[in-house]
Amino acid sequence: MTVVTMLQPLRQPVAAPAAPSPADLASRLAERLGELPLRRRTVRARQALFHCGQPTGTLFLVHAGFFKTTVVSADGREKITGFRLRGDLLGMESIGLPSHACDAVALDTGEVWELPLEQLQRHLPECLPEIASLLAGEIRRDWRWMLDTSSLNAEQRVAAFLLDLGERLQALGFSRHDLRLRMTRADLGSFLSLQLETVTRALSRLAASGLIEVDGREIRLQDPAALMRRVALAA
Amino acid sequence: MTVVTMLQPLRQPVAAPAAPSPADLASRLAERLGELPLRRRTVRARQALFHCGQPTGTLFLVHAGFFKTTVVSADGREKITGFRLRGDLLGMESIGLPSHACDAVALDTGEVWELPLEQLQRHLPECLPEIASLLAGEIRRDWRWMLDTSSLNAEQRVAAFLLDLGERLQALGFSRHDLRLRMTRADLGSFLSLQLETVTRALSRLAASGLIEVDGREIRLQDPAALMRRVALAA
DNA sequence: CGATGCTTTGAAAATTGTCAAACTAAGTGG
DNA sequence: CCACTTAGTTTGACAATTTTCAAAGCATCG
Repeated sequence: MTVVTMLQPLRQPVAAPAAPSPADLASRLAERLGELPLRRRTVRARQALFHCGQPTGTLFLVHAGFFKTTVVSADGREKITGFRLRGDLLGMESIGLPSHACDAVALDTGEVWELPLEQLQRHLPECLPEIASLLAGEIRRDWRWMLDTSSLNAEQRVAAFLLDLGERLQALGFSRHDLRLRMTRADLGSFLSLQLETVTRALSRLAASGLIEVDGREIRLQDPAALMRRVALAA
Repeated sequence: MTVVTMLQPLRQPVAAPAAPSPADLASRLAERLGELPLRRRTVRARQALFHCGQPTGTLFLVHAGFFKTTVVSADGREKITGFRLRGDLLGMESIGLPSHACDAVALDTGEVWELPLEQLQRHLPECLPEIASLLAGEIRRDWRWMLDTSSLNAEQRVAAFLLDLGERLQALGFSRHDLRLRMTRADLGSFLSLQLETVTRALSRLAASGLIEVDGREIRLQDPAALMRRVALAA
């Protein structure tokens, strides 16, 4: 009987935990832990939450701020693999490794909640399928950007990025069309596989076309529909 | 007491299941299932194992053959996201979704073993951390290729691909230096974000430099050390 | 043996990268 | 509070790489 109860959560197919939210994970873990509080950590702008090579074992839920994750090759080539905002998890990619495979750096003052994997497994074992779902979601996101960076030109990539960021910000309750970028042009270029000058030029051309308005890192999407059309017409 | 026993496997940290092998997963599941056999499926060359949009719920262990996975955007852009050989899992990226997010196509006659997620969870719940590790590993691989495609030129990308394939084939007991490509130049280009003509030219130049020998899809790595050096010197 | 699909190569065009310089904003120390 | 340093952005001109278009050569398979 007890066994059945314990297994129950595992019974629900991995394939359908309906849009798992990392924030949910955190609140459920906090609930299970009871009085024991979730450890929080504040990170200042430009500071690393963790570095490549440091020991793993904890997932970080972004509670506030804006982070970038970067990978480096043995010969020193570097690339930003993604930007994480409130509600996103950091550290997932290193699951199964003794040490982190990427750097996570705050672009802004940020706060993260620590979710030790050991605690998640012990106190919230039914979350494992959710973690798998989140990991799979990251793979699909990566594949999407791989597709976009290989089939879209500079202008389209930048447009796609702005639309994507707008959607993510909207999901957090911010404006979908008035964006404040937290990263430099070089960061954007790194993520989109472009040089920073090319990013600048793409932004200038989009602005010249009246699709967006650029004021430094403040970007207004003037004509989101036209932006989307420009991305879709892959040519 | 029973509870502890059930939880036992989950206690071992997700962070250190020491090089989980998909094949292991399969054999352990087969063992647990007892007389109930693992379903196998044969796929002919050019045939899809599954298509984007088809229902998920099963992981496929590649037992023989050579597969490619591809993603497509709403507007029809397409890209190969990876090649899978014996020992690799197919279908992981769609965990958490009701339907597949990619196509898996055999480049060769292949055989896969079906691992229904539901059975894995019910009969082998301790495998969930392993699945998480495998998913995280896929993310790291993707990031690595994102880095390579954005920082290496055509020749270097092709060289990196050949070296990578050689290593994977060696791990399967084949020669590390005598490769038989199972994909077309167009497939290679899709994966490496290059046009097929560029792939051909890169191969020709590497051959002209004496680093490899090209005979259609038969490739011999003549000077692997020099190949590696060429990839490392990112410029 | 013809048809089809794949590969190779050339030449020209297009996009992006590189280098350089000027400009802006922001922050620091006098 | 200003002058000054530094980091980041923008733009131009040119170079380099890759793409595009075209054509020819090679295989494979009914």
